[in-house]
Amino acid sequence: MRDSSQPTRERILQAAGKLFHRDGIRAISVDAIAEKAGITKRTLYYHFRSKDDLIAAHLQARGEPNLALFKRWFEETEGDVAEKAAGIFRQLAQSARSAKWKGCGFLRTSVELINLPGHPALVVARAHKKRVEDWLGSVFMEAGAGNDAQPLARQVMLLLDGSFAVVLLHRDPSYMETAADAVIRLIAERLSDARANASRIPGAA
Amino acid sequence: MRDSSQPTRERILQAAGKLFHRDGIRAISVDAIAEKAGITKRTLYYHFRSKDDLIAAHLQARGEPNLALFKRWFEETEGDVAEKAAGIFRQLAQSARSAKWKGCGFLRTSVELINLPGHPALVVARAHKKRVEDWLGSVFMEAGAGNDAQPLARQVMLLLDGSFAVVLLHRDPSYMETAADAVIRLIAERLSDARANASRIPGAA
DNA sequence: CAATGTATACCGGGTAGTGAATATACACAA
DNA sequence: TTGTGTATATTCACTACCCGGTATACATTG
Repeated sequence: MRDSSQPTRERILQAAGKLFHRDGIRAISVDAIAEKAGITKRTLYYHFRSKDDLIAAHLQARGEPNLALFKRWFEETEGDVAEKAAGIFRQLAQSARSAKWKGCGFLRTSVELINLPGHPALVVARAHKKRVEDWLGSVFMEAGAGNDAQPLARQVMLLLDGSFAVVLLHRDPSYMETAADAVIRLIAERLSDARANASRIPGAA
Repeated sequence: MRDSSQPTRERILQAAGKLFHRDGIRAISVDAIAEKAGITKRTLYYHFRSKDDLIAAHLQARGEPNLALFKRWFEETEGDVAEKAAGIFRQLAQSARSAKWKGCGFLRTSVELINLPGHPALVVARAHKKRVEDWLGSVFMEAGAGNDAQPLARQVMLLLDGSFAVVLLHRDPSYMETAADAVIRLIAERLSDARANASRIPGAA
C-alpha cells in the first residue's frame, strides 16, 4: 500500500498543513498528523527527520503558492498600481470573512518558535516575506517610484502583516479595507511626486 | 514566611511575566513559573485557578503600564501630532534593538491561543488594543482630524502591530523607522485636509 | 538479495492539575 | 494570659496523561 492516490510525503504535508493552520504548530502533535494522514507515526519519521523538519518543509511548500496568490490578486484588480496593490488587501478581507481564516502561517510560526531563534522554519519564513517585499519593490519600481520603491514596499508589508495581526486578534476584516485605503494614499502620494506633472487625484480611481 | 518582600500573587505574576515574555505561553510550564517565583506549584494553584487564568491575569496586569508608556513616548516627543505619533515608533525601534525584545505580548497571545477562541486572555488582549486605538483616536480628534480621526487611529494601529510582527520576524528595527515615516505621511495628509479653511493652529482643539 | 517503505509496541520525560496535611495569624472565650 | 476555632497560605507527594522520538520486525518491489 505504498501509494494510495498520493505520495505519502505529500499526504503528510497536506495533513500537517491543515492541522498546523487550524490549531497552531505547538498545539498539534506528531501523532495527530500521522493519524490525519492515515499512516503511523513511524512512517512519518521515515519521511521527515523530526517535527521541526516537518514544520520547515511545511512552510517551504506554502511559500510559492502564497506569493502566486498575491500576484494573481494584484493582476486581476483594475486600475493603477495603487489600486492593484490595494486589491490584495480587499481580497484578503474577503478571505478573512471565513471562520476558517487563521492569519498568516509565516508570522504565526515566528511567534510560536520565538524561544528557538535558530529554527530552520524561521529561515524559511523570513525568506518568504522578503520575497514578497522584493516583488512589491519591483512592481513599484516599474511604476516609476524610483528611490521610493523600496521604502514603499516595506510600508505595504507593514500594513499587510499588520492586517494579519490585527484581524487575527479582533476578527474584524474591515481593518483590511482601512489598510487598503492607507496603501492607496501612500502609493499615490509618492507616485505623484515621482511623476511631477502627470495629474492624478489621490484617493480616486 | 507568608510575605517575603512582596505578596506571593505579585511574585507569581512577575515570574510568569518574565518567562512568558521570553519563551512564550505554551513553552513555559506551570512548574517553571512556580520555581522562578520561589514557591510550590500547589501554592500557585492556590492563587490562580488554572494556567489559563494566570495568562489572563498576566495580560491584564500588563495593559495599563503598556498604554502609559505609549502616552509618555507621545508626550515627550517634540513637534506636531504627526511627529509625536511617529515618536512612539522611534522609541519602539530603540527598544527593539535589545536582544531581549520579543514583540507584543498581546498579539503573541492571540497567536498562541488561536485554537481556543473563547480564552479569557483573548478578551483582555482585544480590550487592551482597543484602548490604545481609542486613545489615538481621541488624540487625532483633538488635533482636528474630525471624521478622519478614527480611520487614522486604525491605520496607525495597523502600522504599529505590523511593526511588531515584521520586526519580530526579521529582527530588523529599521522597519519601525519606515513605519514612522508612513505615520507622518498619513497624518499630515489628513490634517492638512481638515485645516483647509481654518487658520493653522496645529495642536489646539 | 537489497532497498524502500510501513506497522506494532515501547521509552523516557514532561504536563496540568489535585489530595491531604500543615503552618501561620487573628478573633474570641475561659 | 491561655486555649481554641477558623480562614488564609503553603508544602510534599502524587495522578493520569500526552509528547517527540525509537527499536525492531515485516512487507513490497526491482
